[in-house]
Amino acid sequence: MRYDAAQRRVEFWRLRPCIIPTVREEMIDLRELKERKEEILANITARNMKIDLDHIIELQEQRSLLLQKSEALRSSRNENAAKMKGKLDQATRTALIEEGKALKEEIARVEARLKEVEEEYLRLGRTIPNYAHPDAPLGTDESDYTILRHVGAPPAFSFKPKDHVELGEALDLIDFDTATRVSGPKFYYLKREAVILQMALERYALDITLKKGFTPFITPDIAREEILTGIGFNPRGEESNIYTIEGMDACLVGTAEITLGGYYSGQILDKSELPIKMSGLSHCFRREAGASGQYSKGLYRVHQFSKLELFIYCLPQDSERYHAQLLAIEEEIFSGLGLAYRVVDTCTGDLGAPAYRKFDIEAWMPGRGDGGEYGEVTSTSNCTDYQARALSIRYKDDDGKNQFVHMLNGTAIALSRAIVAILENYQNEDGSITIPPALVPYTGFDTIKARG
RNA sequence: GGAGAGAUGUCCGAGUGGUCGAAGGAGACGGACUCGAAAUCCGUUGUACCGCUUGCGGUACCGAGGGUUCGAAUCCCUCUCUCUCCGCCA
Repeated sequence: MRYDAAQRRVEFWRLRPCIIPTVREEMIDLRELKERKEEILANITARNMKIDLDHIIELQEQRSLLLQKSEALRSSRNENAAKMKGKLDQATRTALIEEGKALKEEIARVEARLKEVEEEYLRLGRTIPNYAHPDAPLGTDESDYTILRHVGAPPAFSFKPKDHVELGEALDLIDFDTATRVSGPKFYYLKREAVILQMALERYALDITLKKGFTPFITPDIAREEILTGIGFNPRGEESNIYTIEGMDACLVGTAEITLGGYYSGQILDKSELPIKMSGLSHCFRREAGASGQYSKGLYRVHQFSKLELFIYCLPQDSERYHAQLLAIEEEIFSGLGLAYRVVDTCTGDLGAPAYRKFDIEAWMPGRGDGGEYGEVTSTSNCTDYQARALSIRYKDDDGKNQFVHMLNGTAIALSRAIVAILENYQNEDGSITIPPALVPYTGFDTIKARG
């Protein structure tokens, strides 16, 4: 029998609703739907989303009634079956069998309806986004963010700085044209010193995370769809940024957040293990359909890059503290490279559905726009219990009750964008590139010399 | 890829279609004995959901899904995973 991905996906939802799945779809706690209704509605508005909450509540009530009915019927069925354990005269036996048959049909009828209602209820329920942090700036688009601080000053050039595409070509460090011929647009070859530079950056950032007590990982570049959806990615559909693999029910990961966040899916962690801090290196694959224009030229927006990702599992009361720690590590990595950057508190409309709060670091890129602009290089999100609920990742609290952990992620370094920033900020008038001092121990050279 | 074996609670492990949420053991926890410990003895020990709510009742879960049956851990089908052997391979 052919059992392809699409079919499995359908079956996941068609067949699972009546049982407790190991991996659920992401969502807020739907039991709070009614008591926190106003808050949820306000949050949906703040995030510029449109969701018919009343319809979901109506479905929830229908589901509850059908569930109770189904359980009552099953109870009768069990009772009826139990009566037939001993020896019975033929007439009684026949009567009981008849009753059992009738119950069986009734159960099938009620549960078919339940399945229908439940499927719709969960499908809509999981579109509800996570709650937002009260301090996250309200707003519906990117420009509504709050800039928390600027660190460092953009370099002053005595000449007109080039962008990284020009620099990369002139120094024979990056080859876009051949990559387009071999792989397609938005792919690239790194060559020569750029290869060493990437590996140096990788190790530089990794070493900082090691010092902070993060356990290093190299993760798989492929993950199952249920993990993707649990983390909050949409593997399919027009707007999806994810490559799916034909016939496999799996996708190329867009970030190690997926594989690190999936690491403990379905597990109950020991409270004493928390916090768990991981730093994972993976390739990142993104379809970037329709993304073009000057802001996505060169290495800035590509189909494949490498990234060191930070991930933390912790107790709910600690997540804000660790979110601040993730941001501090990202800042340490970028300020250590001597790059000017600013820190942005992302507005509600620009938070991903799983994120409770998100901070971005934008580094100064002299080749961006007209005369330089800040461009996003990292992002860190506190997803509270949203992903944990979807992936069923819990810990036992002091009363022995299972509680959902909080999950946070952050970019330690996205290597392609870091290379953009370094090439553009550290270029010299003669076309050479100075290596930031912090990287020299890792590269073994302090300059990429101009080629002539 | 080929051949075979298996999947049961925290772990090991039994289980003839009804008396099985599941024997037995280990572990863990509580208690007794002890100055203390070991040994011994007694008791407790899964998860999720639903309903009345300090407790109790119900439903579901024996790898997953489907089927047969009045009734399935047990019978049938499909799938997944694990182990052993062979082949291939960085």
